[in-house]
Amino acid sequence: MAAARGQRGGDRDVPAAPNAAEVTMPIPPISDAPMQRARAIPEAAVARLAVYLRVLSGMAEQGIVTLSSEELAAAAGVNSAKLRKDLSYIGSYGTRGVGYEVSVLVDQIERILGLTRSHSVAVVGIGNLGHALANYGGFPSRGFPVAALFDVDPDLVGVPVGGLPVSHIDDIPRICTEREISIGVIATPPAAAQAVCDRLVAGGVASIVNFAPVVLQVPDHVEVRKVDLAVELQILSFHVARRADSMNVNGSALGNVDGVVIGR
Amino acid sequence: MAAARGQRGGDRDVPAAPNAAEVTMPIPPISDAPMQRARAIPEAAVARLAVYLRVLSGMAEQGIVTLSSEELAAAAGVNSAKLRKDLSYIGSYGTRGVGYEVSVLVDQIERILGLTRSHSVAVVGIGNLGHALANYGGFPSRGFPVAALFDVDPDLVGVPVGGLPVSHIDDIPRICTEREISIGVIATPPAAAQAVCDRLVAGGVASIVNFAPVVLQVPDHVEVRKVDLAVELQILSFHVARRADSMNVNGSALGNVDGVVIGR
DNA sequence: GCGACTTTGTGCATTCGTTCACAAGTGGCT
DNA sequence: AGCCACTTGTGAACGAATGCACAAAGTCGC
Repeated sequence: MAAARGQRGGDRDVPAAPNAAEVTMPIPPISDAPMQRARAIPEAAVARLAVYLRVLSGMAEQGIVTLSSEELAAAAGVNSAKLRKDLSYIGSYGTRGVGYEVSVLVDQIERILGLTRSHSVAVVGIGNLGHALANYGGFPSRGFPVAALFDVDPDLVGVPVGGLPVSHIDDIPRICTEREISIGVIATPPAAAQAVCDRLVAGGVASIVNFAPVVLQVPDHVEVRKVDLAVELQILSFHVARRADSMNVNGSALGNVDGVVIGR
Repeated sequence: MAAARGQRGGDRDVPAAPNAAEVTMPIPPISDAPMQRARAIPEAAVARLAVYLRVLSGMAEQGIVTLSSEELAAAAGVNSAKLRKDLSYIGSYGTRGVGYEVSVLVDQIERILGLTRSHSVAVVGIGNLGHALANYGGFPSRGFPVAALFDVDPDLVGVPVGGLPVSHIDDIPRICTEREISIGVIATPPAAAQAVCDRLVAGGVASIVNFAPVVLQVPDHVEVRKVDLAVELQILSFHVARRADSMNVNGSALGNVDGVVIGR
């Protein structure tokens, strides 16, 4: 049972809150008192809400005031029923027969995603990628100020990158605590990632984005999201191969090569 | 409709084995020749297989020859039952009472993921991120050679980055066709992404990894995987907020700070 | 060869997520 | 007002993914 269940990335998995378990019982409340049973929002829906938010922001800039689920769904690349359901998790802010008001949705989604507060970010590993991240214009949609940079290289320590001086990774715990870092971004080579991760955790960081191609082992209360280019490429590769195969099978029927059937 | 983004729902069969060397395959004679779309490998499992592959490669380097599902599962951060099921999708290569042979698994996973062929990659947008990608040491786990680089900036065209000269994005269709690019990586600013994507598609690229924070509209046969830092951060933000809320509610009941109620 | 022990592979129940389809509101028009 | 065209919000059906638990299949020691 050693398997730390940290790592959630490619797939979804809700972080069993110690108490949560609020079953989704549609109890028809006789009392209209809106109890705050935080109806759990499916993990997958949260990811999409972030996408809707971005699309909506773009629309707001274009001066669009109102739109229908159908329009927003098209722009976000999802099915409109799914979009409505996703939005329903955060409340009822649409008007039947009309649609949604862009500004209302933006506000509500930001609220749910916790974007009303800002979350300080630390980037560890100032190589090519780290540089890119540190300079990522004010960081993706403001609200995530980069408040610390770290690297092992002594020559890099003190050098300002994107306006912020680099610190040494040994200072991660102290500095993260001091600056109240809430999100750590690991952009180090794979070999260093686990050690860095441990230091971040020691510094009180409970949310980590990991760009290093390693599976991090973390305590239960820490959440890791991994971004893994190699995995993405391999998934694409799989589909390419599959497509090619099915073409062989369907198109030029060159007899069955060898035991293909898997599973019984 | 408006063309969907990547992520296809589970479907179709499994690729054919090129030629199993000396594998003691308990080939299922149940070949009822109707359609050999054996069982499809769930999308989620494919992503994990790529992870297992990396973990296994690391173990191979450490000289580990054999391991149990329990060990591999721990190293990959998943449940062992899930791991076994994932592996079962690609065949039965374990030995009961013993475990799996590392090299066999590596070979089989590589085969299923289509890593026996190499897939040429083109990186578009040679900014900070593009640089990082172009230099990504031989590219994540070889098998994905970077064969083309593109940017709009005329000053950048011709300049070698990571040993390869940058071309102009207007040449994307031609060059992609010439060099048989099978995977395109978009690392441009959001505003340019859709145009770049269209050019890649025109160049016959059917697999795209998109780092730009935009939802790409593509024809059905093109698969897009997006890597979106902003979304990752916002998901983490959501969980942080939720954690904070549940603590307020359960622990020190200091009234509701700001609209926290999620219920309906 | 036999029995104890280990570990795989998978049927089944369960949970999570998506999609359908429609009742319930809303605004506009006559 | 009454009707119509439109769009939301959601119950319920469906489908995918997960985790459990155990039979099957193998190894090892004697």
